[in-house]
Amino acid sequence: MKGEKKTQDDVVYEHIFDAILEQRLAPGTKLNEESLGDIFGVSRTIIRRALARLGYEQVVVLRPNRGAVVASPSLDEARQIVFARRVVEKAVTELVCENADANQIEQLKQMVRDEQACFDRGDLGAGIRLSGEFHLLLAEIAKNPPLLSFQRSLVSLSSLIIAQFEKGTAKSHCSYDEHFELIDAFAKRDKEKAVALMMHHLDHIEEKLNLGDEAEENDLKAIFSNVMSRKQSAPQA
Amino acid sequence: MKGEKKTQDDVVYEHIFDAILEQRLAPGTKLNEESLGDIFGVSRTIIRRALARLGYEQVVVLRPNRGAVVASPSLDEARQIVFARRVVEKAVTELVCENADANQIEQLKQMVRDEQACFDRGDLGAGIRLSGEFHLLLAEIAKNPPLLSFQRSLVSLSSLIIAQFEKGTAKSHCSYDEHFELIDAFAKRDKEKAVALMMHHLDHIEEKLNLGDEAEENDLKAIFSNVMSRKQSAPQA
DNA sequence: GGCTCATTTTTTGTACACATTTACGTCTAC
DNA sequence: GTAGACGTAAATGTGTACAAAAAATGAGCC
Repeated sequence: MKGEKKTQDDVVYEHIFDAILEQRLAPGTKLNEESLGDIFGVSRTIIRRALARLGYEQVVVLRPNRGAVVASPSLDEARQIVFARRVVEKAVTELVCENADANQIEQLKQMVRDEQACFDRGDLGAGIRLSGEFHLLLAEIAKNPPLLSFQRSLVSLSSLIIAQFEKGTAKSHCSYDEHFELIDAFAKRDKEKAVALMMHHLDHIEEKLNLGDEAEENDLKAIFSNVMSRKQSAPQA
Repeated sequence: MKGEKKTQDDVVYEHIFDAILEQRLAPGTKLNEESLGDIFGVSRTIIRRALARLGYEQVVVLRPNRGAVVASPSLDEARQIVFARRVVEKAVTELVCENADANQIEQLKQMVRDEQACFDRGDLGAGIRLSGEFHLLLAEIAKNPPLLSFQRSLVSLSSLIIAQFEKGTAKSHCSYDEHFELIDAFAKRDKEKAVALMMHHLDHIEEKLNLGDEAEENDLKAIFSNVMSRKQSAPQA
């Protein structure tokens, strides 16, 4: 549909972003400018721009003079992000109920079908991404560019959170059943139901936060604290 | 209070931003990288970063290969921005009612007194800026970083809109009386009243949109549309 | 043996130079 | 006289070199 030519920063941006979502880059990972430049075959200039953008969206943290690392939201920060999403998604949901035409409803359905296919075939990374894009498409249909831009940032962060907190959890993510239900409500222009479904949908994300614990391999000290206290145990077999 | 050292981009960013708010840079103005570099005594690298940031906040529009211009929101875009603010400000207002302590209430009052002083002495630019910072401080007190970041972008855009649409209007901007009333409601933790006041406050911005007309020297086509249809009328006197 | 401090190395920040694209004025053909 | 093509000038996009800062390393000291 859209045939705009992607600039180099966009390509790098998306690659890094996808890598973060698909957990190939764990939260806390240092993002070295020169290494990335070598990998993508571009100069640091391009990498720098991509990182700045990711930084603006808070998906990576930019520390002056100390480089960029993949963000690792704390439990508290994660809750705040979900809260912000509640605020935005409520407004978006109402707007979608008002605005969505048949064509867009079909577009939404197709996207969720794709999402379902990804999860079925076990491609978690692509699944999480499509799940996020569903919510972005909603914001697009809402036809409010500022909200869309904010939603983009929040969805990125949500995906990061899901990736970070959903390590062991078997239950699927933004479950596509709920997306289908939402689409039904949109088609019927049933605002109340749609909003209720959406809030419920976000409840599920929040529930996961309380289950999975956040301490990850970033915090080396925490992970090896037990080792430290038993230094003189059997070193190897 | 906060003694962090500002980087060069920050300084440039703020200068350009202020210039836009204070109408020293009119909407539609082309922002030439080299000229700006000369003015601020830095290389294009720094200018470029500042412009990228302004572009991300949508305060300037970045056209690939064609440079940056100061944004000039259409009437429709302005309405969408105000709508987004309603969404965010409602949530922020409720959070402020829940969270604000006596110290913060005093901080808010002081800020509005400063704002009042600016308008009284006729310094419109500083007044508009402080008025915006009041709303930013609210988002800070709400203690939700994602909402704060979105609010920052929206407040910037609102200021731009006010500057653009409030050309002739005598009535003052974000009137500080309303800010004082809001603070009262916060202090009493009266959510309903505070939200009502805030919505009313935003109504005032929206009203101005309908009064002042937007067509500026940017949209040449609109301006000369009448001329086109009467090509062979009397040319000059 | 552990700690501090100086040196080295790595990494980020900035300026600058070159490549590419775009805008504009001119020239030519019809 | 107008429309189109071409060439030139200017501005943006990108790579690279150098400067400054931080991190890592190792020597010296307690």
